[in-house]
Amino acid sequence: MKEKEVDNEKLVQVVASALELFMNYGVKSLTMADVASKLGISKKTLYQFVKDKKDLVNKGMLFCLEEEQQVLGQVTADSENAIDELIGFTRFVNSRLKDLHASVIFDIQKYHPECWSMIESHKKDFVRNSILLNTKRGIEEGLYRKNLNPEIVTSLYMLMMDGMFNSDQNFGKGIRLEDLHLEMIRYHVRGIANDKGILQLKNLLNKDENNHLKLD
Amino acid sequence: MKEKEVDNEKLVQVVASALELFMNYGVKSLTMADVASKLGISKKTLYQFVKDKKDLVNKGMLFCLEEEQQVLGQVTADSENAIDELIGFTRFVNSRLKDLHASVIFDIQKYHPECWSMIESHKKDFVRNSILLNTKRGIEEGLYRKNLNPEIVTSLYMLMMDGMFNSDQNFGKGIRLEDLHLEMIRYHVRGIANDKGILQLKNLLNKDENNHLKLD
DNA sequence: AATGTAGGAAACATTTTTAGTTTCGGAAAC
DNA sequence: GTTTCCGAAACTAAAAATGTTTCCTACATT
Repeated sequence: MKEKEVDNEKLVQVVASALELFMNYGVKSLTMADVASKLGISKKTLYQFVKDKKDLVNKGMLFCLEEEQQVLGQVTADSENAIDELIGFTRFVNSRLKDLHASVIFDIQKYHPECWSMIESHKKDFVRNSILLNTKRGIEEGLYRKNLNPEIVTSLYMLMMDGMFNSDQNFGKGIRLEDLHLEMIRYHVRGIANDKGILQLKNLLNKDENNHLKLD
Repeated sequence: MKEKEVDNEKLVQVVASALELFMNYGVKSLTMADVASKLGISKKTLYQFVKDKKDLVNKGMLFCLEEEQQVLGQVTADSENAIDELIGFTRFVNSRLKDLHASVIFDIQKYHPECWSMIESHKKDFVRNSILLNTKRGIEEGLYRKNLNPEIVTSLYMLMMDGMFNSDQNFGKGIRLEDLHLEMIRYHVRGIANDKGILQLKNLLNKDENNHLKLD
């Protein structure tokens, strides 16, 4: 492997690990000294990979979002039908939300607006498009109600997604993002699927890998 | 009500609300300007109640811990037996953990050592004593195994409590404090209760107010 | 109607913290 | 033996937040 590729691989490793730390501990509370220490390198070495803290957060988030696009693309490719695809999306996104607290979202919104913009763009483009295509696919496969308007349904879905990240309504009520997410998906799939789709859903939820999703 | 009492009531209201905000958003990310804004008062007014940010955090925590002692004292007074008391403790503490993320604990440990010391003292004194007395009570009531050593059992419990707040082991695994807490209590009660105690536990868990605790 | 009081908004000064950079020493590679 | 590179620690600079002060407005009191 060429030296340039080694450097890039190391960069990816550093920024990916750093973002995970930020997601766990919060961006504001975690200094660059903390990050370097937990990654087992010096600050000097860390600054060989990134220009500044903002750069680190942004690069980490970029990697994270690209990974999500890659993984969800694979879910789509592997899925047998629209319901299967939706459950696959849910499994991945929910596992990510398990480790995310609303305070970290607040942190990013407040101190890292550029990073937040990346998340917003990801939602507006990739997520929206995925749901739109999934809705159309479900209608074509006879699993979703035929009288759905995919554009409108997708907009309703995005409204709920935006609401999930509105921290002020999520605090102080013991509501966890992962549970909120599952509640929304249950609401969504019940709102779009027909009887055949619901049956398909139940079949999929019986699989071990989906048991914990509690979408029934 | 005398003016002095009004001031004190207002102080309590301010510091209690402020601590709740800190627990939700994280102490580091929430500036004094943020706190004042969310409390609907000015920074100038806020500084009439507290000397500085450290003072606000400490006073808020003090109030929180005193409230816990008062509530748990009432649980003890109202409880019919040791199992009833333990479940009552669990219900209250768990509801508090629902809104607490490990990143906030990390925040306090790192930037507010004095506040953290208060929590540590609370655990070392009040919590330890409560569990010690509960253990003795259970033995006396014939619900716990007679061959328990209350001092040792209490120390084992405190070890688990300390482990729960060790953020490094809790991150990145999708483990929530409230679930970890319930798992620990289940482990604890199974470790100390005899058959009669377990039966008592099952009876109590059938009550609506305890259904969600998932200790069976 | 005039005066006093109190709080909010905003500006200001200071301090602290963190970011980001540089230096020195040691270990490893050549 | 020399060179390179990284870690640890020290250093510098900048930014952010804390904490204080000023001015204005609204309300209460006389």
